[in-house]
Amino acid sequence: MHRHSRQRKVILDVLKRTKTHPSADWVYREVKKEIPNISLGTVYRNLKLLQSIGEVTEISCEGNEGRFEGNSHLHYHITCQKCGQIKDVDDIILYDIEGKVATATGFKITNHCVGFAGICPACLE
Amino acid sequence: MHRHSRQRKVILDVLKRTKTHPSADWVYREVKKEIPNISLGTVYRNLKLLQSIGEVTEISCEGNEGRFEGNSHLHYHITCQKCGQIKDVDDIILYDIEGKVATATGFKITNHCVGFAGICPACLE
DNA sequence: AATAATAACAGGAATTATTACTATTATATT
DNA sequence: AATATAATAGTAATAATTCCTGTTATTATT
Repeated sequence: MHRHSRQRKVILDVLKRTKTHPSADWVYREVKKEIPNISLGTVYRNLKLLQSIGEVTEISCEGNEGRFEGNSHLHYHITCQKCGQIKDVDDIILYDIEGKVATATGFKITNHCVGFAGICPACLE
Repeated sequence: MHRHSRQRKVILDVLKRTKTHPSADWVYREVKKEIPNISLGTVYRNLKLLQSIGEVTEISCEGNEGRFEGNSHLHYHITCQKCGQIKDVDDIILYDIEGKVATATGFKITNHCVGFAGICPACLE
């Protein structure tokens, strides 16, 4: 059974209110502002726990390993290889790929990950 | 300018002839059979170089970080979370997603990565 | 074929991200 | 309030990858 802890609450708050897709270490540094002696292990443990209950999603695609987000409705990402920012891609483009792949392979699909990399409009100048 | 080396040749041969999607360490152990004193650093350096000239592709999606393949025509992967095998998914399902995403985001797309995870038919029993 | 320039190497050290361990603290239940 | 144990802080350990240094081997040039 899960107990509440201040640490877990602050970690989730930080993730919910940011618009970026931060790394574990960024979350750690951010939470530190409020709980100065929090341990990095606590951040990792809670990110994992929050993932397991669906509060947080881990993004792991093509050079964006270990990034997280608290905004966990289904959508996709694109990374700029020059400035490193991660943006969201409208998910209409890739409608029901899970279903299609399940039919094609016979797998029971539990997760999928779709990511793109390129140069963003600003960096293209 | 690139010089030829026995090490690089054997690394590429190993990748070309395997049907699996091996890790750097697996490639290392495999090449070791032929060149017993090869260094792991050499394997990493060459995997990177071979990627940069398009001979080898790195697969990095959803729990399959650091896997490589020598068979570099475009296709997608699905991983079984029980037995760990990686299979290929027919790419017809995901035709021209790069073009669609480019139009939607304004990015110049240089790479994309699509991966699925689930339980394979054999493990479903 | 010998020489020179340097790409590539082996081996080990360093780095980075993540997980595991242990003694202590805090939360929920009785 | 007392108890059981989930969660923590702090540190050590692990794993994957990259970096460093002195040596070796390949290619171009003589």
